[in-house]
Amino acid sequence: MPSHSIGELASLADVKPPTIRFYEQIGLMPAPRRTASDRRVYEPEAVARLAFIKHARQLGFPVDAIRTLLNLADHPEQACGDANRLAQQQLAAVEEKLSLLASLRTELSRMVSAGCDGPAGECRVIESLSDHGHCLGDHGPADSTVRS
Amino acid sequence: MPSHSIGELASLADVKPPTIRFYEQIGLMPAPRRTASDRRVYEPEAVARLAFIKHARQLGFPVDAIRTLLNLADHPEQACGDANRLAQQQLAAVEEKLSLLASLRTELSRMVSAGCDGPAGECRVIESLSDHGHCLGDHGPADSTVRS
DNA sequence: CTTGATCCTCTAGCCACTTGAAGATGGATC
DNA sequence: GATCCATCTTCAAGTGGCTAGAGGATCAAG
Repeated sequence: MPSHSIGELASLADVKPPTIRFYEQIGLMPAPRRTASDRRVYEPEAVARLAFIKHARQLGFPVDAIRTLLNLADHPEQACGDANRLAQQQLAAVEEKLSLLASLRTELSRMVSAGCDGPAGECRVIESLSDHGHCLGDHGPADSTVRS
Repeated sequence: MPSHSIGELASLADVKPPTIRFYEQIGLMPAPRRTASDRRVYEPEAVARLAFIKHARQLGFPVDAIRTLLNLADHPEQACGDANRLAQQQLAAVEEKLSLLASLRTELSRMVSAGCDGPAGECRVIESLSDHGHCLGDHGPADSTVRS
């Protein structure tokens, strides 16, 4: 049985069906053929393509970059300079983020280890947040760092 | 002159005026009094509050957590257990993200250092993205990691 | 009095999805 | 063949944390 329903494809690649439909909508996954009752039918190639996308997303590549990378994967005769450049950019972005997070960890662990159990008026955590002064290494913009 | 326009407050705390209006809208900053011509007028306390918010955001605290922390800062007689808990959660989130990013960096730098200059058909970067197999340490969900 | 900076509100856009509504279809069970 | 529930379909809206733009009012300086 070389073809899959959207649900099968989803579980093969460990994503959710709506995500696949979304990737189709934004042009990362090609529109597959349909059954008589309009259900999507995927050929085995779709598994590899979806895995490629998922892997690239896990590595933090933005969708636009993935589009470029998929184009290259689809046209193996083209030069791959773009792929190298994108990977280098992504590596630089990851390294920048790593050093930012490292300084966040430093301050947070200082806050946590100074922990208190009295009233909030004497709370070290709140105090740390109020005084940015003693926090020398200014940890850049928060942008897309970490949500709890 | 103990009061500030929104622009002054913005530059004092190094945020943009729309951000302050946004914080007012979501209830992080209280609605200030207005001039006859409806312009916002901030008292000096607003500077500290905005700095607190900015600092917490830089540390990656989500807005909901900041609301809780501000409540504690506003009511110093309450117990500060929540603040400790939130800081610990945030520290844990940061540490998880750090280890994730470290493994991303490993794979990306492997991709980059294997770099190629031929056609995409032989591109190591594309190849790496296609084969998730040899990438043992599975780097979790991408969620809010890094955009380039 | 004119200029240009700043302010106001309101709406929409960003990213990469996720969630939900409302309904059609498919396969398994009675 | 009837019932049931899982799965599928489309479309719209929500998420977080802002940012950007439209269209207009007001202010301070020259």
